Amino acid sequence: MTDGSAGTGKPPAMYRKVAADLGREIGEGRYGSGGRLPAEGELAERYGVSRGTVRQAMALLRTEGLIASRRGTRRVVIGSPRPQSFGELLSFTRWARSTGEEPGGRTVTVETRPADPTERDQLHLPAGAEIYEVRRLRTLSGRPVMIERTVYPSTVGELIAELPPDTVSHTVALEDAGVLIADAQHTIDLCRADEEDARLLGCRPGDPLLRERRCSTDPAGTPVEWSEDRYLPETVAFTVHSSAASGSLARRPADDA
Amino acid sequence: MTDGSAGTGKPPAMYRKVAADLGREIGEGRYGSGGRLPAEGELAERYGVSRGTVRQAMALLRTEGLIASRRGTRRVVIGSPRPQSFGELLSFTRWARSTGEEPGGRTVTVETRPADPTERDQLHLPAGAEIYEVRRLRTLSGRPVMIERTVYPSTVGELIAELPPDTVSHTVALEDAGVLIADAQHTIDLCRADEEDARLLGCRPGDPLLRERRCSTDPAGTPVEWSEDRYLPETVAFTVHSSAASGSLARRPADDA
DNA sequence: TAGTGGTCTAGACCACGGC
DNA sequence: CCGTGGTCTAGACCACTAA
Repeated sequence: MTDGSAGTGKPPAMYRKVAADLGREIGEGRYGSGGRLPAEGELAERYGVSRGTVRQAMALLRTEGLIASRRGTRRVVIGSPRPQSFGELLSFTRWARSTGEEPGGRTVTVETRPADPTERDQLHLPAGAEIYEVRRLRTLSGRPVMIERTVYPSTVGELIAELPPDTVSHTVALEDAGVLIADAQHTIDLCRADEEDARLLGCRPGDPLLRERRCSTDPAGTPVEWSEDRYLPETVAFTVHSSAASGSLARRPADDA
Repeated sequence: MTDGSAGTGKPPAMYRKVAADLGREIGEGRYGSGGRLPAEGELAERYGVSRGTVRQAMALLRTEGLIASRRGTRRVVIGSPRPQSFGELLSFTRWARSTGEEPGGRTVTVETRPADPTERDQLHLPAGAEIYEVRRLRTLSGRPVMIERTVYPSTVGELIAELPPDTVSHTVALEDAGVLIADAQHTIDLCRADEEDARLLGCRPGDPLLRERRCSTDPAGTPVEWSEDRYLPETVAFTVHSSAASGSLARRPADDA
């Protein structure tokens, strides 16, 4: 992944190429930390594109936290590129591989049942709709690190239920079946291990776990999965960039679902 | 704050007005959850602006996680507006007030000392530079919820050190002094309470805490603060939106600073 | 004052979704 | 097929920074 259009087979848009180029140069330290980027006009000439296209590229770099930008002066470098794509954020398997670890997954249970009110709300399902609930233990190089409880609407769940039990990446399997994920809403907090968590993760009931709850939607805005991942401490951290220009991180009281 | 240009006195840009309008309408349920927005052309006509301006507004709503967007069909609603501005994310005081709680802050220690290597790296300081370290206990309605350890470069630290000891919001005080924050990089994980944490928060050493580490920069890209906040469990959660189009959230191994 | 990014316009062509 | 958003152009004016 160097321009955000991985695997689609389409020729990437020009602004993505420009952004990928500059991102790489920033990563190589070409401008230094805190250094100034070339002016918009200069980049437009260098790449033979209009100023608007350069500005689209800059907007990308900005939301990725690489540069800061204000009227009157050139843009400056404020961060380094994260080699992590959106796919690596959503797929434990892809993330683990990108860090050089060997990911594993063991399905614990698969069941279908009526959605509870929270699930209906998250997945936009009508009263009485059936869902698939899948529980899996995720490992890094054989060591248990996370337990994943995912709820799928039945259309997606049927695909998951047919997968071989040793399928490492459900996310990749869904992609191959044409189920793409375009957006996700995450909530990160702390919870306590229950009996099942403790048994599978090898800790004691009540031990603290880092919890990520996530609702993912496809490009049409249809909810695809509602997942709760519980990590052993010392295994992962989450990083976010936020800026006054856009901002997608928020703090909130720790009660509701 | 309804258009992201709070307190600047400048007339907000047109695209911010359009985005704020649509965001409000989405919040009021005008289009329903999963509903379709008006077409770009229709909005351009309605507001008397060009298509480019409408697209700028849509890009804002998209990074805020309110809408999904793809070629061929109208944009659809996928989320609700978070009433939280960037300022409320950075300022515990503002955040607390926006939730209806009464925030408090008690400064525990203020000291100056040479920056250690991690601090020099985060704040872009040369070897031997002095920093100010401030520790504060933050409360909600008198109840301790968080301990905050913030390191400032000396230029900023001098301002902080002169504040009255009962100043509730250091962030607001900095803004009044002309020190603005434009970008921040956050890392969220779990840590254990040390002796000082336990004494101040009223828990036991070793108890789990939700930790947010943050490096903030001003509009020029200059680091302004490097802070580590430790929250008691059950007090806060963090929410993030991520999308394939931009993406600023990442998972990472939980070792380094 | 000269250089720079922020905002906005008016138009073009294309790729995709759904009828 | 038509309606839609994605990409790109070529220009304009303004607000701000720094020399």
